[in-house]
Amino acid sequence: MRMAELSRRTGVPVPTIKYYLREGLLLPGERTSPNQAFYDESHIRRLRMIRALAEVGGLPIAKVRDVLDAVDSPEEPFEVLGAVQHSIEPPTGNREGVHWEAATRRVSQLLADHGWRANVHSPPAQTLIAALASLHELGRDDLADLIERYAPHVEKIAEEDVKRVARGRGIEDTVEGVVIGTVLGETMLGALRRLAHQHATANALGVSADYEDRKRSGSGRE
Amino acid sequence: MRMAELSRRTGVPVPTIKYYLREGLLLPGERTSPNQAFYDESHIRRLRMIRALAEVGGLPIAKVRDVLDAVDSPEEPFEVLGAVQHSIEPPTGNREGVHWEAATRRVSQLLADHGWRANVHSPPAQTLIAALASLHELGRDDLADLIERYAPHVEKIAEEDVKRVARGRGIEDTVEGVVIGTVLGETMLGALRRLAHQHATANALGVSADYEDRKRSGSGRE
DNA sequence: CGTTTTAGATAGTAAAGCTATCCGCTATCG
DNA sequence: CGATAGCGGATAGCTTTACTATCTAAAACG
Repeated sequence: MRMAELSRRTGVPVPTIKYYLREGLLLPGERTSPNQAFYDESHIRRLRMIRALAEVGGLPIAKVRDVLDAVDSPEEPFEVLGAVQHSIEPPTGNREGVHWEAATRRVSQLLADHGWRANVHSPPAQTLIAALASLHELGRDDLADLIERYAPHVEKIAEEDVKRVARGRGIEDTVEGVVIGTVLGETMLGALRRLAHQHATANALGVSADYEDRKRSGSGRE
Repeated sequence: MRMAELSRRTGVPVPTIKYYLREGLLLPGERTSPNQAFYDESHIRRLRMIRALAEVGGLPIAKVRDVLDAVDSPEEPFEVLGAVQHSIEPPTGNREGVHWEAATRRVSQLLADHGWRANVHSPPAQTLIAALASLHELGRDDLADLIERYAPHVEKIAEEDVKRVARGRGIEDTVEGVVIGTVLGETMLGALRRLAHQHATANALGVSADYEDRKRSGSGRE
């Protein structure tokens, strides 16, 4: 197919597709003459992947490219996981001060306690440390034990994730599963947690069952 | 104190503080004359909160303002939770098509199965639906059962979160705890999951214990 | 008293993520 | 065959976000 159809079938505007081509997110179509190219199903798939990572996963375009590069390169799932984690991690500023040191020790301890084979210098660990340091600065160290409370839960979640992604299919699908599971999985996990918060909070405060409905139809702050 | 000290003690540049004042994230200091104002500890606290939500939580400045507005307004924790959730949710495009309908049914079913008192029209539910629809478009419905697998875990997490935030302290601290717990808690939960992924993946693939170390000192893709 | 500093206003900047326009070529329909 | 609609590629422009810089007149400080 040519660009117009690619656009029509994915819902992505032609200029945007051209932009993705320029940025290297999408491989060029098969050239048939100096100014004609054909695109196939793989391009449709890739476009959908781009939109999923960007819109649902919330990744900036540059990160999407990094992630897709990792998928394309013929690497083992573990390598891809590292590359994806490296790509999606938000930048952590500072990286200094007493708070930071104490937070680093706490995360090290957590890793040791759970026997996790993960490095305290890895991107997710740094994010965790930044969050702990931030909590300390806000004078809310009392909330820092969230990490110890969450640990057993995420341990189970991660085990299941790995089992689910590894089972069946070829290596290509596994690699793709790692990417989707990591990025979209996090979006879903966060959304589920917020959903559960609604329920748990309503429960704890004895809010009536139709509270949400009344709120929606009532005075809407926007 | 005056602006220079406020800047020094928080590490936030003066022009940035002025920007936050303009944007309404920070309340003006107490005016002592037409062009002099004094700031106190509450301003330092607020600035730290802004930085935490923006840098660690990854919220855009406009959302930070919305969240802080919710904290300021004298509302019940449940209201604040709703406002925070509304503020932090990423925009979900589309909202149409067969995929969307099927995904909505699946989320409704999930809510019913767990007896969760949460509305399928609420922001987190919409995010979840968008993620499921996206998974379907990618032809990876096989990964959609993530939500059912995650549900019991987040249920426990949310219960503990609510208990932890509600205990002790005044209403003001509780409200603040809801905000911090929701936003920073999600950052921490995501980071922990990625950490656990490293461990679980290394385990499953039989990667040697010092793999991460070797990788770090080896050829670094950047 | 003179040098800083301040608040507040206005303008400028840099990056991200598109969007619009133009050009010469190509495919195709009549 | 010829008109015309569409194509790929290059370049330039636009909008939003989050700051950053400059200016002015008035205070504050030594």
